[in-house]
Amino acid sequence: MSELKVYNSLSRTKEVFTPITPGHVGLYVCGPTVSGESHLGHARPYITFDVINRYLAHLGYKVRYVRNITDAGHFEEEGRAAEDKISKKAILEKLEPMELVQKYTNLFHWAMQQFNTLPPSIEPTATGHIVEQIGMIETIIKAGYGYEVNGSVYFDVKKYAASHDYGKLSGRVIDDLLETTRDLEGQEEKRDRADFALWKNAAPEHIMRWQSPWGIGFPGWHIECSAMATKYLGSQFDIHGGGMDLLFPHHESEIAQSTICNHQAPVRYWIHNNMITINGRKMGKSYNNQIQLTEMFSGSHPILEKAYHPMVIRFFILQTHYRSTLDFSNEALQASEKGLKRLWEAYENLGKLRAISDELRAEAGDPELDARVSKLISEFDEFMNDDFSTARVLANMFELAPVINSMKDKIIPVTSLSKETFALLQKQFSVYIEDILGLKSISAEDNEKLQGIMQLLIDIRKEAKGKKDFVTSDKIRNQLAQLGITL
RNA sequence: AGCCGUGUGGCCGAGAGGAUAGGUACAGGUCUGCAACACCUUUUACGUCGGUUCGAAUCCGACCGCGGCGUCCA
Repeated sequence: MSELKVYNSLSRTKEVFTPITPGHVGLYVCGPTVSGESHLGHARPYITFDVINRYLAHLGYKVRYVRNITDAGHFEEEGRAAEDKISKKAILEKLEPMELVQKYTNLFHWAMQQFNTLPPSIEPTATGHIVEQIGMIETIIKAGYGYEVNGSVYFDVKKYAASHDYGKLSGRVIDDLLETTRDLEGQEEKRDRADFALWKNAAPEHIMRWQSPWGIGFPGWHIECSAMATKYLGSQFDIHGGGMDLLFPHHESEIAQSTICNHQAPVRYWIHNNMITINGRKMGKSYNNQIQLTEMFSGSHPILEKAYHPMVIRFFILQTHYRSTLDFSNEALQASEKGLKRLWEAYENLGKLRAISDELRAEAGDPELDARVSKLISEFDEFMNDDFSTARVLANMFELAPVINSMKDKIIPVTSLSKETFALLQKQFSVYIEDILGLKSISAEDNEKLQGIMQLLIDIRKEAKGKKDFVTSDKIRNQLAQLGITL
């Protein structure tokens, strides 16, 4: 089998993946900020890294997958005193901050379950790791790379850049940063405009606050991830993932902080997923174009023509390479919906063929077809090893679908394939579609409950048709059609 | 301004110096009481202009368009 290659944002090339500790992988992914509901764009990284997590496990690695919950919020500097995003909204909604955080955390977990993502091994919260963050900041100050001003602590980027490559990940040039950082109030505290906050002094009205050596305040955004990643994965770990929009300044700053504290680059492979766009534009707060996940599932958004099943969204995301932008449209989602339905039916048909698989023999009845099928199957691994190319795996599955369906309809005999190829087809199709891609039937739950009733209706209709009683048969068909069930 | 990235058929998207990607839609056919499903067949491609090459959608250059970062961001 070919080796796993991953695209490393650090080198901007595909590299062979070699874990630090043989047989184990440390994976950290920036989790959600639970100050609000997740939107469609948020689904992408969690589904992408779910597949990466699943595939690494499939390869036999023991993965420690850490995905944090950012519940302390980041400070906003809107020309006013710095405020914590979460506490700001909490006041408006007259809720206890942690109540708000819990509500959106629960909602996030629910959505992740709908998407059939596997839970991370550890899901640390930022608020639960204030001690570790303060510890790291103290180390940075001691090393001479952090300084305190009026109860806030900043990271000295210029000093760091003198001996380290600040901008290595993002391709940023330090001199440009000094020129272009936005002119904001509160900036005068910093020695340099490129510096970023490690700890922020909290104004009295700030609800989320903690005692620190520098007074009452709250942690900066970047230090959260550094502290939690170091605690659970060590000074250096294998993979750090997240959205491309976090590359700078978030990930660049994480590297700087961790490098000072732990004396080595924190991450071997940086993996970044691209954005979901809508009308060619990134989905996000600033454009006011986001569609919440709950709206996607229920169809309750003016842009949406209908509701989209979580599995359709998962499939839609997996049909594109994770490093390409993915443009949302109703047409594209509906194409995915039909595609997934077709693929899943082929998969179910494959299961049904088990009954007649006794007929199979060692030699293939149609060696040419047999060869084509085994090639398509063997490419599953090859494509996944090539930087997790789920889109190509799915394309191969679609090429196998007509073969499977034709065997099921007895247009071609099952014995066209050798016993070995058929077994491989069943096994690999199942492993990939369910275990690695994490797909499920769109209506699995309904099916279980309704299968019996459905079968009864189908039988009655068949009887009616047999008696040429088309009034009854059409009535059954049409009524079911109204419920969205096609016979 | 800069730094990254990107431009593929009606739509979504793989791929990548010589091969039919794939999905979906449209059209025709087989099947069917009519449909649907399934299966078969099939049309519309690689932003523009140059260059390298026997050959470029794929490499190089210029230009144009779009996006991301730079500011909360997945």
